[in-house]
Amino acid sequence: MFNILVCEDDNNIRRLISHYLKKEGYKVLDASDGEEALQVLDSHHIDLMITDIMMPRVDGLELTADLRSAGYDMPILMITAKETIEDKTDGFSSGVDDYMVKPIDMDEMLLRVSALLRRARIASDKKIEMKDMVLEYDSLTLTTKDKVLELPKKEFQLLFKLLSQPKRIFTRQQLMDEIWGFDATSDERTVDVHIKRLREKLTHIEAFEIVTVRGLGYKAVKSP
Amino acid sequence: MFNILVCEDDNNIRRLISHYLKKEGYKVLDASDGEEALQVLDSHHIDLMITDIMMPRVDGLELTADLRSAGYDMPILMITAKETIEDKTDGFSSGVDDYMVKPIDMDEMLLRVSALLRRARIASDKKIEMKDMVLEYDSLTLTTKDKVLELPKKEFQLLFKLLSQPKRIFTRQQLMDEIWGFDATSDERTVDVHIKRLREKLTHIEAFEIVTVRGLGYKAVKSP
DNA sequence: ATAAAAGTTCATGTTTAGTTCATAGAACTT
DNA sequence: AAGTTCTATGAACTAAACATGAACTTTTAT
Repeated sequence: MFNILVCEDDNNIRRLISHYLKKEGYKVLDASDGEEALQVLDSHHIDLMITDIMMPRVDGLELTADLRSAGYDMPILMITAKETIEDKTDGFSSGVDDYMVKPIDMDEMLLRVSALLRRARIASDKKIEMKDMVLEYDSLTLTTKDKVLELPKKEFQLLFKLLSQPKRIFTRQQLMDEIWGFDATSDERTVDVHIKRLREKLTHIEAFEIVTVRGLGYKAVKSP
Repeated sequence: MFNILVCEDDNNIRRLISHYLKKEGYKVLDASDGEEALQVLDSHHIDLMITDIMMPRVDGLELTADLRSAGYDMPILMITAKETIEDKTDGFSSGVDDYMVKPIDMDEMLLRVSALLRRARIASDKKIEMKDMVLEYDSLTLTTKDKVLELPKKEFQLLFKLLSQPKRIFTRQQLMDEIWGFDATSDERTVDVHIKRLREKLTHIEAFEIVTVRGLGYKAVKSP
């Protein structure tokens, strides 16, 4: 199960958020300011953090920046009372992954949390093994009995994603969201191009195949 | 295919919202005030309505209240420039399901729309199971004990629609509206052609049959 | 600072899906 | 039974989705 740290100085909001997260089955830890949060992070594994931007002592943006520079890479969901574009930009540049404006809709929060965790899990499963083939995220390589294929990052991520759930059809949009990021604006054809290059490089691989599902997207299918 | 009515007097905001909704695959109708909205509602099936609270003639809250008392029960997402709790309360008590404060973040809007549709259970019917046969919307496939039949989108949608309510007779117009979209202008014979092709592909399927009801339309009937 | 590699965009060609239309055939009417 | 209306169907046509080569931009490494 996932550990979520809720960092918010307003007791009511914190309890409310915690309540909904627990109801959903998450393990919740909490802190009422940045310093407390740092202590919790020191002693627990945290999968995702939700933090308010306005807090006494260490505020949310500062906290985020500190964490990132300390090497923490869990997703961070920011809560803010302000609504300007500036805030959005500030938040993202300091390392925030997503943000919500008060008043918070609990369903929306749960949606965002689950989306962030889903996206983050890509990075945490570091290896896929299939038949006599291994994909290693750390080195961006695909290794078979007789060869080691080193792939460019995007191509590797794309392949990794597809193979993480063979048979599941991914739409171009899903792939863009999960590999390029939820705020990516790129042309969907970009996905096609990466698929094409992958297929070229994978011609000698027997273990699986990337299949186009017209009208929907792409999927990887294991060979019989 | 979901029909969403966007009711907003500011042309720019209306276009912006419509654009993002269409990009996401929704079918969009619009109105620039409450009276226009009522007319649209009168003549189309609407799955969800997005409406501004401040509008000339009939405002959003009044519109909502009217609709509810007229028996309409689709989810309503309110847009408001104000931020007070009073407004929130007013909105909810008049029958609004969710609300957003201007300026609207388009990602947030799409999240809310999809959450509302999901909650309304409209979006949840992604699968039909019958006897030893399964129809899966996510892959456009019909699976039986011994075969997996991959269908083109329109054919699949048509079959899915018919099987979603076996025995119900759908007119060609209803099918066009709900699958092609309310503004489709295609020839009604198009439906016939898809039906024909479906029948060809389904000859070996025992579970049901597509029956012509002369003068009315088509229906799917389960085999005894 | 420069070259190489990676990533993106765009225009074009191909394939598949979807639509239209004309004609044949079935079912209802009187 | 003949006429009328509605449906079935093959085939031609149009549109949409995908593949691909190549130019262009960004990032990375030296």
